[in-house]
Amino acid sequence: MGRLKEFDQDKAIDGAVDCFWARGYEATSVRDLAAHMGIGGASLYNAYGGKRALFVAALERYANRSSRERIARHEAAGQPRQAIEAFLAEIIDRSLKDRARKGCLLVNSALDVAPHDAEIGKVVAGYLEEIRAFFQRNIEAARRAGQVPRDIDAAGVSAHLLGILLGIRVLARTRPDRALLDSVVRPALDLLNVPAISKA
Amino acid sequence: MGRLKEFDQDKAIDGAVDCFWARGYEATSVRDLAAHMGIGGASLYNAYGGKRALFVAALERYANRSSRERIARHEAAGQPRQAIEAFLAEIIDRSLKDRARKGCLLVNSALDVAPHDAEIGKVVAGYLEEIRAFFQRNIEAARRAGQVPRDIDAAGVSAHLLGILLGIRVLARTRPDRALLDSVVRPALDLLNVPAISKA
DNA sequence: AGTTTTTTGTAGCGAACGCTCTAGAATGAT
DNA sequence: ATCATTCTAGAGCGTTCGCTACAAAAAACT
Repeated sequence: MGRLKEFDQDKAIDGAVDCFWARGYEATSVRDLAAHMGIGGASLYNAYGGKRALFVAALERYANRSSRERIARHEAAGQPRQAIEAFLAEIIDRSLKDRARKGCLLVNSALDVAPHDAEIGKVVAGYLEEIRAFFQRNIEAARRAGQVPRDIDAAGVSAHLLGILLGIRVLARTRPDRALLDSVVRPALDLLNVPAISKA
Repeated sequence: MGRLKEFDQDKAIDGAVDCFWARGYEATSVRDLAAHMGIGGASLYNAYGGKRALFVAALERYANRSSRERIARHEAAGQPRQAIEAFLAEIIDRSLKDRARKGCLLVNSALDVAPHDAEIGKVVAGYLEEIRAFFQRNIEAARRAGQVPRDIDAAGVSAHLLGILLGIRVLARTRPDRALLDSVVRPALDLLNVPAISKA
């Protein structure tokens, strides 16, 4: 058949993710990528085709290992309302601990790359839609379980929560302040509260 | 004194704004800038010092002509609640009409440039804070006028609205869909509603 | 007019860019 | 062992990057 690849392909693509995540698409050079991936330039082109194709691969890797992993983890407990709240709480926690202020690769790409590359734009939009669908799915499940108001608009609130999520990830990169980020989310979580017997 | 500048400085800086706005900081070259500004490279360096200094100048120009202008325009009518609602409605309208999907230069910079440049980061954070302060100021005025609930948390809701605004501008660049963006905003605007006599 | 100061166009600096070429090393098939 | 195939390392392709040196041009001073 031919010579076998010598490098660890998982470690390599993770290195690419780290590069694009930290610096963005344009500001990351092929030499940076190869160095962090632990391979030579020729191997990079042989294995991935080029910078743009590698970026698409890195996006998918990130989606699988970060975004979808988080969704699956929070959804596994079968507590839909808790899943939504814990999901958002984790985003805030991670944003505050994120000393390098890397944010979320998908959100960064939505602003950086997607508007200038229709194909990548669709990929990113698809990943964001997965997050919105996670919200909607769990709102509906929580409604069936009586954990949220009966008349809640699952589709509408899921879009609202996606917007909140994007806002947090942007704001955290310029002002990673716990009180501020909590304030962004709080009214959204209040939407999930079953209204108490009115005190008006 | 010496020879006078031959180019229109306002048109030049507007050209720079357009470049950075459309393509971002890294992806915009000094040659692109000079061409769109209608000047030569030497004049650019003579007048602005360099790419980064020009970017800071372009940011300030954008803040004055776009962000602050919009704030002042909506606040001028003296209808604080209406100012908030119209402000957000205008953002959505502009995002949907924005065929090039340029979004907002301040928001783009918050994700692109700010995390990698502390000084510019503070500048951007300052501009975003101006928007949040606009929200808070008008929430408080609306409360005094009885247009919003008496017990509203002006600071907290202003942060929420800023988050919503950022989320819209990100989402609009990958999925400029009217129904989606309206759904993001609606629950936030509901916070401003004076609760009716309870129907629970 | 002559001097000084600033702006302008051109040309080009060294460095980095994405990418490719080439020679050789490492594999499975014959 | 030989072959065909694949992968790797290094050099280097042409281009573009941010920026600067230089001299001509244009203004305000004496």
